[in-house]
Amino acid sequence: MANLTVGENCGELQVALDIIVGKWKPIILFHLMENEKLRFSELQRAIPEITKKMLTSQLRELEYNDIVHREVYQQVPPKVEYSMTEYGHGLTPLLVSMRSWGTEHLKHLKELHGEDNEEQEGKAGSN
Amino acid sequence: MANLTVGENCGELQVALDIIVGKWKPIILFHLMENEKLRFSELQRAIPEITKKMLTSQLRELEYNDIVHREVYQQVPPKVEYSMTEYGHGLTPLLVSMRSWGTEHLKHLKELHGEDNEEQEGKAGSN
DNA sequence: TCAATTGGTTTCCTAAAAGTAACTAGGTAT
DNA sequence: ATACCTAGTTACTTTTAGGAAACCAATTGA
Repeated sequence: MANLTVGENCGELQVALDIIVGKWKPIILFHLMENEKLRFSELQRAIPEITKKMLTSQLRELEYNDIVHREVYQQVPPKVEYSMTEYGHGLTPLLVSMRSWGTEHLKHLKELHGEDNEEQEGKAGSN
Repeated sequence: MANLTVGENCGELQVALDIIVGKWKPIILFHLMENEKLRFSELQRAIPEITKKMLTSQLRELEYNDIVHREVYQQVPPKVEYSMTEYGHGLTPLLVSMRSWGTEHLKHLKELHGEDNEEQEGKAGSN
C-alpha cells in the first residue's frame, strides 16, 4: 500500500478509509450490522439501486478484510449468506460515530449555507 | 445530495465520509491539527507530492464544510494562512479513532494474509 | 529591464471507479 | 422441452478523481 509512505502518520487512516469508502460499503455494512445474516438476494432487495457486480465486488473486499463472512450452501439454486465477522463488529463503534458526526454536520451545514442550494455541496463546482 | 435517499440511516455516514475522503484530505487535516496555522506554501512543502490544483481544491472543500479557515493577507507576494476552525476540531476524535483502528487493522491483515503479498490489497483483482 | 516571489486558475490528459447488459450453471417446476 | 431460480462473471461504456504543465497578477530586488 503505497500511501503508507505519504505521511508520517496518516497511512493508517487511509487503511481504515479504504475499507469503508466505495459508494456502497457503508450501507451494506449497516444492513449486516442490523441483520445477523443476509443472503445475496436479500441485500439486493434491501439496496435496490446496487448492481450485482458492485454488490459482489464490495462484499469480496469486505470479506478479504475479514469484516464479513461468506457462507456458501452447496445447493441449487445457490444460497450464499453474508454476515459480520466477530472481528468486523469491532468496526461498528467507528461507523456509528461517523454517522453521528455526519448527522450533526448536516445540521451545521444548513445553518451555514441554508438548505436551499442543493447543487454544489462543497465540491467547488468549476473545473 | 442524492445519497440521502439511498439508505434509511447511512446517508449521514456518507456526509462524514465525503469530508475526509479524497486522497489528500487526511494528511492535510493532520498537518493542520498539529500546526495551528500553515501557509499554502508550507502545506505544499509538507506534502511534496501534492499539486497546487489538488491542494487548492481539497482546502476549498474543507473550507466550505467549515473545517478549515482561510485567512488572506492583502499583500504582495500573497500570503494565505489555513487553520482548523473551532468547529473543525470536533472532527479530531473521529480522525484519531480511524487512525487507531487502521493501525490495528494493518496488524490484523498481516496475521491473516501475511505481509508478503503486497499486490492485491483486497481490491479483488480480476475484472 | 527583468527575474523572482506567492497563491492560485485553466486546459488537457490518464487512470480508476462505477454502471449496463448479456451470459452462465445446474437443478426444479410446468 | 422449456422457463425459472440464485449467485454470480464477463465485456464494454460512462463518469469521476486525480495529475501535469502552462499561465497569471502585482510588487520587490538586482
